[in-house]
Amino acid sequence: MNVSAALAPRAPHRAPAPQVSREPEGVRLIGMTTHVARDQEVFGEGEPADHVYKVVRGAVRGFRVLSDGRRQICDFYLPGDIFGIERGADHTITAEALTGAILVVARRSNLSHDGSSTMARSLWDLAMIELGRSHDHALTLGRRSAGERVARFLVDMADRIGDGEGVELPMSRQDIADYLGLTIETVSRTLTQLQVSGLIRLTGCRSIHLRNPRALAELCA
Amino acid sequence: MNVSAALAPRAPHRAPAPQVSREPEGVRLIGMTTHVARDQEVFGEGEPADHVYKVVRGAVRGFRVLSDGRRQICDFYLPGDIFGIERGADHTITAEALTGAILVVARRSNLSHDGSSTMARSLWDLAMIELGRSHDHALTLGRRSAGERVARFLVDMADRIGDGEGVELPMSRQDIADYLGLTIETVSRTLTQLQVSGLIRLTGCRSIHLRNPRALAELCA
DNA sequence: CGGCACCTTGAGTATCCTCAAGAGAGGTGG
DNA sequence: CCACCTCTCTTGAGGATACTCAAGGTGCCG
Repeated sequence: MNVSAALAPRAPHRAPAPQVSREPEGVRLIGMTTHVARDQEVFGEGEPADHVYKVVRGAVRGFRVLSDGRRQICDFYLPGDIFGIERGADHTITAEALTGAILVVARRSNLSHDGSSTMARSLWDLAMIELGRSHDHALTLGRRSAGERVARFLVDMADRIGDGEGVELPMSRQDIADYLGLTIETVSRTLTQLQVSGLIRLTGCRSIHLRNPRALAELCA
Repeated sequence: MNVSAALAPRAPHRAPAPQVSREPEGVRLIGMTTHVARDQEVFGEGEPADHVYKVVRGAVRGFRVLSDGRRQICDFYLPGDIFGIERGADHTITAEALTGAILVVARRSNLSHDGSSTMARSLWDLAMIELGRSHDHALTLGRRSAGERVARFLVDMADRIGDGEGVELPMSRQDIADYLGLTIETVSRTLTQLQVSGLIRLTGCRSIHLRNPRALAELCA
């Protein structure tokens, strides 16, 4: 199911009242709030990019599938993040909810970059934030060991959705592997190794306590 | 030497007449034309991002150096490309000329994104082009073999600066290695292997003839 | 309590890296 | 014009890292 498609046919009188999302330091997005189930597609590669989305709760993965079936996850979108902005008319990646997620959906036309100055600036910031994240991702993937990649990932996640002590990962090992360009086994082994080294503690499969954030950050080089 | 620094102190009457670059389908950049020697720095990481640059001739590498000395090249800028646009006040990467290069230098303030609508749109396109390239780069670096990486690199370069038959690479093996997250030896071996397979022909160290572009493209997956 | 999906661990192997030396190309000076 | 120097690229041998294949464990949900 596609959220855009689901929203479009709705008659105006049936649509929920438009809302303004009030996430901290984010761009306000005027649109409908919708719920997406785990593993449900938000939009697919090649589909018209008519809407943009903001994560209110949950998490989303953006990825491409290569011809041989390998999946490269470009980014994870977490609460407060906006995604779905494209240069051309169509989406170049597929987006799926990692967990049940609540999204605000806005028409792309409502965000025209030659509209108000503040909106243009916000959009610009968004694009540059995404560009920065993409650069960092490339930096993570270039000639780095598995340990460095996983450490970077954990530090990044802790920054974005951590509580200062640790972080509750919304994604599976396979998702992490596809993001970091590793295999699921290597991710698992590396996490175990980080635990043995005393840098982290796995309080659950997806619940990670950072015992030594400084050392972890130094691993990131 | 830093180009920005070199330009700033010049008295107006000594400055060359501002020119408008007329590259195909690019953004017009109003500014001075300058020459940068091989391996000379255009700007450094952490320096104020007061100017943006357009490549008229030659090529530029944008990179970061990790704490242990490894260098990750984020992108190569080729004729027609604009670089140096940043989100914040400072540059997050260093830019150096690969070869002797001719650049158009424009003040960042002349490109304000809340200026004219057409300029805003052009800037937006630029940012989105760079974002697309960055995504592709991440896709190149994620769990791919050396062969796939090098093939992608060659196809990309042939698209951007090739003459339909082949491509004259402006960068060294070390630059390619730092871009693809490989070692210089692996790049060299992989190129040799592609030649043995009949996909390419090395007519010179940096002069590559694509004998079988279709097969090469299929390698990219 | 059972089933299923996810995660972990192990053994063996392939790929790529490291270290080392040799070959080409380009530039300079005699 | 040639010899020489330097820088870059290529090639080789050995070793480390991460992958593949396989089995066993853990936790969650019905």
